[in-house]
This record gives sequence, C-alpha cells and structure tokens, in this order.
Amino acid sequence: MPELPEVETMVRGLRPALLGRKLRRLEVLDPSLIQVGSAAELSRHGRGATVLDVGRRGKWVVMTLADSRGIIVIQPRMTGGFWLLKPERPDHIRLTFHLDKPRAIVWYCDTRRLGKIAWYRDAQDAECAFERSQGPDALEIGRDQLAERLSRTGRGIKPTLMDQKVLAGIGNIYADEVLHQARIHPERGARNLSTVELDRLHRAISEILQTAIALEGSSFDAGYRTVLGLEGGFLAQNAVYGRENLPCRSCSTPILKTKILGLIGRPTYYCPRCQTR
DNA sequence: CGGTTACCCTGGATGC
DNA sequence: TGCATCCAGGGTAACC
Repeated sequence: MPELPEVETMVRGLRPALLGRKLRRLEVLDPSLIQVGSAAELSRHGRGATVLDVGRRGKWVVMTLADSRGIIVIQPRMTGGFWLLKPERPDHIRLTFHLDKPRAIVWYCDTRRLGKIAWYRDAQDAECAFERSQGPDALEIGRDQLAERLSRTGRGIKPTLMDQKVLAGIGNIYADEVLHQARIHPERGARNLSTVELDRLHRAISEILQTAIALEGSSFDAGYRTVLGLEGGFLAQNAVYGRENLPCRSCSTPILKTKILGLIGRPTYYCPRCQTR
C-alpha cells in the first residue's frame, strides 16, 4: 500500500512514541509474515530492548534496537500500517509492541498479509539485505545517477520508475504524478528521454515526494492512514491518479485511464495533451 | 540476461 | 438480500 511518502509519514509518527522507549515485550501474532529471522528471535531480542532509532529505506521501516539487540525491518507493502493510541483493538494485528514506563501499545496491522517482517543481527546484515533489493532512495538519488540508471533498461519509463532496484520509493500513484509534472508520457522508453526531460523528471520526483510527505501521504477507501488514524491529504490536490475523465489541472483535457505494458493489471492515469509521446 | 506474467492475500465496491 | 466478479497503493518467483 504505502509508497515512500506514506512510509516516511509512518516513521515520523512512530519516532516520538518509540525513540528511547523500552519494549516490555514484542509479540508476534503472525509468524508467517517473518521472512528473515524467526518469531523466537524477534521475541527474545525484543524483550526488554530499547528502541534506538526508527528510520526508512525506500518503502521499508527500519527499527534499530540498542545494545546489539538487532534491527527490525518491516515492509508494509499493500495494506500494512501502524496504530498508536487507538482506543479499541484493531483487526489484523500481526505484531504488538508492548512499551514500558509508562505502559503503552503500538500495533502493526496488515489486512492482506502481503507485507514482510525481518530481523537482522546488526546494521551490516540489514544493509546487505537493503543493497540486494533496492537502488538509491528516490529522495537522495542525483540527477546524473538517475539518468545513468534509466539508460540501462529497454523498458518503458513508468515500470522503470516503479522498479525498486532502479530507485527505491516510487509506486503506482507517485509514478503517475511525477510523470505528469515532468510532462512525460508513461509509455516513453526509459532510455530515450532528452536532457531537458531528465532534468524535469529528477526535479519532479523530489518535489512530488516532498509535497506528499508534507501532506502526510495519500489515503483512499479503507487503506493507508497515519499512525493516529488520520487520512493523508495528497489525493485532495493531486494531478492525475484516480482522476479519470476529470479535467487536467494544467490544460483542462480529460485525464485518461489505461493499462500499460510491463505493469500487469495496475491502472495508469495521464493527460494526453501535457504528456506527449 | 532482460522483460513479462502469475501469484501471494483479504475486504470493499459493484453488478446481476 | 445473496452471490459472483472485479479491484486495490507491492514485490518476487517462474517463465519466455
């Protein structure tokens, strides 16, 4: 579910609740989500551990435990998310963080159970895992580095932007928003962009993601919410995603919804006038 | 090897 | 109301 802005919003919400806090207990309710490590290791190292840091790599949440208790990595994927201060017990809890002094609870829930949980012994192990499956973070990649990575594939620009090994953090919503702002058609070849288009694309990635973070991400239906249960504000002002047949905010041409090669069933929204082939 | 598809899950919306 | 179908923001394994 969440892309980079939603995961960043989760992390910012978790920090005040977790940083420096001691875990009385880490309760694993669904061991099948654990991809690396085991429920026993998570419980053993979580018990009594202090949370040293909560951060993000691409779409992954990274929790560092003090005193060599290891690193917990959570990939929320489509429907994973955290709850703080929820009065009633939510559905589909997969992990419960029981905090000590004062006692409090942080829930990690995942309706569809597509998300993954991993425990690594140390930062180096976690770093290896990250580098195996992720390219540079979308907020940190440089313009020339982006150009170089896009030139290495024969695919279209949209599936390439969504490939986490090329750059980490962009999914289906923000790929469409970024391409609209950069005025690039989603079916253009990733390696065929002009210098000017690459400049616009690099700038759009940064600006769209920063704007979305400032608005606490994108919410619709029963999907992503902030850790406090609030909806993100980005989809109230976005350019194309979910706006089929509505007028483009730049030129008033109706937004098109299509399916494109390389992206199985996912929808793509774009403006046929602003985004030419 | 690079690119494309099937599939992992569940719940809500829609259509008959 | 009941049942079937479709759809969803992600990612990986298997296939061509």
